[in-house]
Amino acid sequence: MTDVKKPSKIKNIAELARLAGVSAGTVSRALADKSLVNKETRERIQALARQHGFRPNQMARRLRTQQTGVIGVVIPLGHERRQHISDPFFMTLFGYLADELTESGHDLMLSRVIPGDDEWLDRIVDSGMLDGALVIGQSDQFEAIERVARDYRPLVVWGSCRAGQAQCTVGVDNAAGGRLAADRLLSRGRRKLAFFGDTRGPEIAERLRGVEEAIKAAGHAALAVFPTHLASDEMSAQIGSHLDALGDEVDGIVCASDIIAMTTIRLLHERGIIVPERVAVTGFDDLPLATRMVPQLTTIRQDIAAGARAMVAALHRRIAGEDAPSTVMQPLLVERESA
Amino acid sequence: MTDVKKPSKIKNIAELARLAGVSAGTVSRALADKSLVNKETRERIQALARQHGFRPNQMARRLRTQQTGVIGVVIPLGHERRQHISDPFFMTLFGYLADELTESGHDLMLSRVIPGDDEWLDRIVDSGMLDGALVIGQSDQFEAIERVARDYRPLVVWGSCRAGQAQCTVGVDNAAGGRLAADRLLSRGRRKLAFFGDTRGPEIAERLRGVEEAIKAAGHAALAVFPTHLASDEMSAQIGSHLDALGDEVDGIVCASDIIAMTTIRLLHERGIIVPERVAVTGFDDLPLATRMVPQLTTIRQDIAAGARAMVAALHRRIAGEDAPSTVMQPLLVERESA
DNA sequence: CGAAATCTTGCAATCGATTTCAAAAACCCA
DNA sequence: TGGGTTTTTGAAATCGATTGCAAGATTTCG
Repeated sequence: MTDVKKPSKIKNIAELARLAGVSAGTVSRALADKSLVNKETRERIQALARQHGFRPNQMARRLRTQQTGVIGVVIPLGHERRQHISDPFFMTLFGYLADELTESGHDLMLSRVIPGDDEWLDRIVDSGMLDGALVIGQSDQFEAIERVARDYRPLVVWGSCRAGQAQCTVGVDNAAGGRLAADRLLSRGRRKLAFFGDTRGPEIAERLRGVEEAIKAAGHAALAVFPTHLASDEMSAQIGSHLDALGDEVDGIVCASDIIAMTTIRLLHERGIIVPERVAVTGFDDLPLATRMVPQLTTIRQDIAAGARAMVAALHRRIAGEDAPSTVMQPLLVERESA
Repeated sequence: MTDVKKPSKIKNIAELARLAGVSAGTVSRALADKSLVNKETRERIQALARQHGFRPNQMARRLRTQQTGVIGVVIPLGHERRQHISDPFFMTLFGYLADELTESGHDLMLSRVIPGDDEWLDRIVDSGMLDGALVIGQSDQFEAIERVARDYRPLVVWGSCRAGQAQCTVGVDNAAGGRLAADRLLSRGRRKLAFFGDTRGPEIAERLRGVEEAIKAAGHAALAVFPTHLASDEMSAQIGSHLDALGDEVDGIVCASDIIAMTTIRLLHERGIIVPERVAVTGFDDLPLATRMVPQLTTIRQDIAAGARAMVAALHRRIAGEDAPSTVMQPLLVERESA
């Protein structure tokens, strides 16, 4: 470990310029590796910069060039205030987004907002800090997002797609997913169904709608709907009382997420109810953990990695000023052991 | 939805100033709600700004004030290049960090870096974009971090604490955790132990050291050590072949993480081996999913939320110029069903 | 009423890098 | 050798907000 760092800190381009005996402009060009400046001086300046560990101030650069290289990732927690940001679905999607964005040389800023007024998104996109923004989940803020989307182009949203909307969304066909799950249960002879999930956001509401459609098509089957928090501590207690309320009046449960399904299965197990023999359970998302459980989870797959790619691709096109349509992905029934 | 947004966009303070018939300075002060400016003009300007949806450019503000309000969160992937950022432990810690930082009004920038040279951290902290940085996990980059820590104060690291280090770390006593896990297995009469985990980073290496100490203290017991990738697709295959190689020569497995444990348990189940009767398994981390599994996981708890709080608290003190010592938390054995 | 104290406000410098424009230097070829 | 290119470089304007300083306006009070 030789101490190359001995030379005193250079704090800006001007100082380095003085040291090199050239002007600030030249240093700037040299560090940007512009062919405009003589090869030798360029290399001399670069070497000097390296030697002093100098790196140009990004704030100044970004102010001047009017672009930040930063993408904002926003998670609105409209209903469900207690939902923790470490929710596995968000985090998985977020992880893939981070990978994609890092790939394209962008930094990424996370904001977790509890919408207090209807300006929360304005504040973020107008901060002047971002080249674009990704919103994960619409929560109950569809209108607020819609209003911003009308005149802020580089914005892509994970969530449901409604006809005529201004926002560019990427998401799965949630109603189709709900149908898939219900059909699976119905086709296995289940007739006493339940749905566990919080229907205040449009996504889960549509999953429920799909379930209802499937049941109507099948002709005769019961459906009980139970709201279920995502906050993990409450979820257990809540699902427990759902199960107790249901008693024997259930033989198939459509869960609105894998996490809910996982908790449900464990609580059924505690009550000595065998899955899937007595009660069949389906999840939604197909998170990595779905394959690691016992029994492995039969679930509706959303291709999160593909979704992340689609979001980032759409965002890039919108940053470039092009147009990008919404993407609706088809969900897929993954048949495993739990239903 | 009345269209208040009709007025044309104001792009900077000067324009708003002209509109209000005052100087730019006054507008700046008014928007910052400084008592220096007359209450009436202040309110008039604020109203005007709101009406036009104007918000001052953050880049300029930050350049001028020399502070960014942004904390960098860095995940170095030194060994284990394929490890995905969506690793649950990182994501859980990250989630808590995000919560804490949001609380204190900071934004947060994620960088996932694959250290190519030994300058990766310099680049991040010298970017001029950050008020401070949090590094999650030391990977095999202890020295690189150490060098930067010597003259960059606002830096806090999640990881192991060595005597005499310059870096401020927060982490759990990994050796103690390893001992706890091994003692649990030994006290239940297990003598044919195995350790699943990648020991190239200091944290997991210390967990293994703890296991070895416990075994030595116990007198007689076998220990087989198997490196195990974190990338989830390979992990299954790898652990599968570990198990096949071990055959009957194992009755207790110390896993270096909950995820490894979860996968191990599921693969044992596939082979018809009952946990914990034939083989007992311990995890490490106590992620939320540990309680949702069947069987519930006996594991070594790291209090991730407390860790996040400690990291952020230390960082704030260091940003303020004070000193903050490293924190070593005590791990806790959580007795559940798997061992 | 006038001097002193207190409020408000504008001017201009500043943060640090980028980039346009023009001038200086170097080179080329008839 | 001299006019015409082509390279290189520097000076200065610019991005947009903040803030120290001082001047002008207003209030206070002996």
